[in-house]
Amino acid sequence: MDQSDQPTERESELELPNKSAVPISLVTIKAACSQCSLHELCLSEGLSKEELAKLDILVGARRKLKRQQSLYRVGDTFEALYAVRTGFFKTDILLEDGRDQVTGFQMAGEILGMDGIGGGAHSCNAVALEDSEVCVIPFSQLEQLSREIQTLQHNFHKVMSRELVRDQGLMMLLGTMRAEERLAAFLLNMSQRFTARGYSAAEFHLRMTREEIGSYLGLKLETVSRAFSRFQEEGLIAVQQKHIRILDGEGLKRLLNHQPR
Amino acid sequence: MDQSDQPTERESELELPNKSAVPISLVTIKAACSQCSLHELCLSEGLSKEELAKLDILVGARRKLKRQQSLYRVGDTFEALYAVRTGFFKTDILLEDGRDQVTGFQMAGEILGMDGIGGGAHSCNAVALEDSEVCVIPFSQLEQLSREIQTLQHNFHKVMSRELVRDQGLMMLLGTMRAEERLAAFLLNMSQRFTARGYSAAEFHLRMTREEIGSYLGLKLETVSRAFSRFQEEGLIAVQQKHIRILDGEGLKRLLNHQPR
DNA sequence: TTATCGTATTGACATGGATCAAAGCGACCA
DNA sequence: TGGTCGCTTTGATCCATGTCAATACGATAA
Repeated sequence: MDQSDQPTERESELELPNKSAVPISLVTIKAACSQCSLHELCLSEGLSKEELAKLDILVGARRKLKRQQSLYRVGDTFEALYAVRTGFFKTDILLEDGRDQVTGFQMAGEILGMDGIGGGAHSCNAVALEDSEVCVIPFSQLEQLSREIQTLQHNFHKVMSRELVRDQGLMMLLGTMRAEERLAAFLLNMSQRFTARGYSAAEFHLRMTREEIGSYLGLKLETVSRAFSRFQEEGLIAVQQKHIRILDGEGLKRLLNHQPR
Repeated sequence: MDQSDQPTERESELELPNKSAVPISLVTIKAACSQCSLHELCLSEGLSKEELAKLDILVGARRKLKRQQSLYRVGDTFEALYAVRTGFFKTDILLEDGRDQVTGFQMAGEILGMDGIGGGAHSCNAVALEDSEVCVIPFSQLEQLSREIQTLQHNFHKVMSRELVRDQGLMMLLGTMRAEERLAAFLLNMSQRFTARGYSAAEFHLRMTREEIGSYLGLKLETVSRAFSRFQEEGLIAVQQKHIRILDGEGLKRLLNHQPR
């Protein structure tokens, strides 16, 4: 089986010394931003050695989650942000009538939980789509430290702002694009994010179901499935369940731009 | 003509001493957060007298915009945030092929420009939908001051976070709701925001066209128009061009929740 | 090996909203 | 006062996607 989406060298850096299964999910090992390979994606970019050391102290613990476990739920008191260390998450909102909307998929180096700052409680659910690990960043301490360290402050602001821009892109997608454009945009986005993490741009394993993709893209799962099949027929991609190989990235990009309107 | 959406007492507080038309749009009068009636909506909530004074110094100038004038455009270098003082704005993104998506409507007390922090340049356009005035908040100075004033720092983080939550709501709307639900949600949201500013909850003047509403809601202008007509037939609202009167707010809310799916 | 369950694919058909087109309405200007 | 222009409303038709249903696939467990 092809494992092109597993960059082994990085993986070793992230490995915990203790591999035995721990029954409690809150592990008290220091996260050590200073050692982390996700620097440039996370909050610690551009920090000096001393500043990194302070951040290390702040990031108190890691938390492991099994597949399908919730990191937080709607209404949970907001206390901390979470940096994805390994694994894959989705965030979603559930309406009373059962409709739900996946609002994002998060992978290593991305920050979860910022939705809770404004109201003191989380406004969405965050669920691990595979066994995962996050760094816990107590928020009041982050605010305190970012009053000391200008670079950290600015990094955090950038992270939030980029999230706003990402949301704008998703609104554009949901508001104006047709089904195949949406899926093409989704695949290209995934590819680009995997690339940024040292994985293959052309071949990857989707951690979410068709239904979750559909929810994210504002489509029904059948429509997602049909679009996948169509892309395959047209030689743009090779699909085998959750395993995707992009054969013609340019073709996908073309789908995005000159659409009939 | 009914002017129920104009709270005259507040208006007087916000009046400039100099009413003559100024040809330049960048006016060098101090904004004076300490005097502003939009406290609780803006960044200055909970600040002490001394802290407010510092914020006053920071907020260097106001800027006036005529209807249809841009506050900033995609690609403009990011330098400042803007607090809407009076008037009404939209933000939108334009695709090469002409499609565009309105990503938000902003009214008094709301902050514009946060999209620019992450990338150093603005990622959307901000356009005044009526003659408007904003407070200019140079961003690096805001960061500096919010390193000094914890409350200011936290207020700013709350503002950004609430924007993220707003975006989530819009994703839910765009991803899962049908046309009439979307319009009902839009009207209730407008009503709620006007109320928070001391205007009538039941009667207001929309500053945007049907096309702009449609773009925001992911619908065509004809669909928006038809939904308005339908609501009127059903006695939920009275529409006269851009003037809206809500006759049955509960009825609108009912539309939102138990939808057939 | 076979049974089961969640997930994915595919087909047939229904429908909500888009599209195209024609009036209607109001504001502004000459 | 009439004319123009931007915006809105309304009707007729079309089509992309949703809905419903059957089947297939793959992983896991017995």
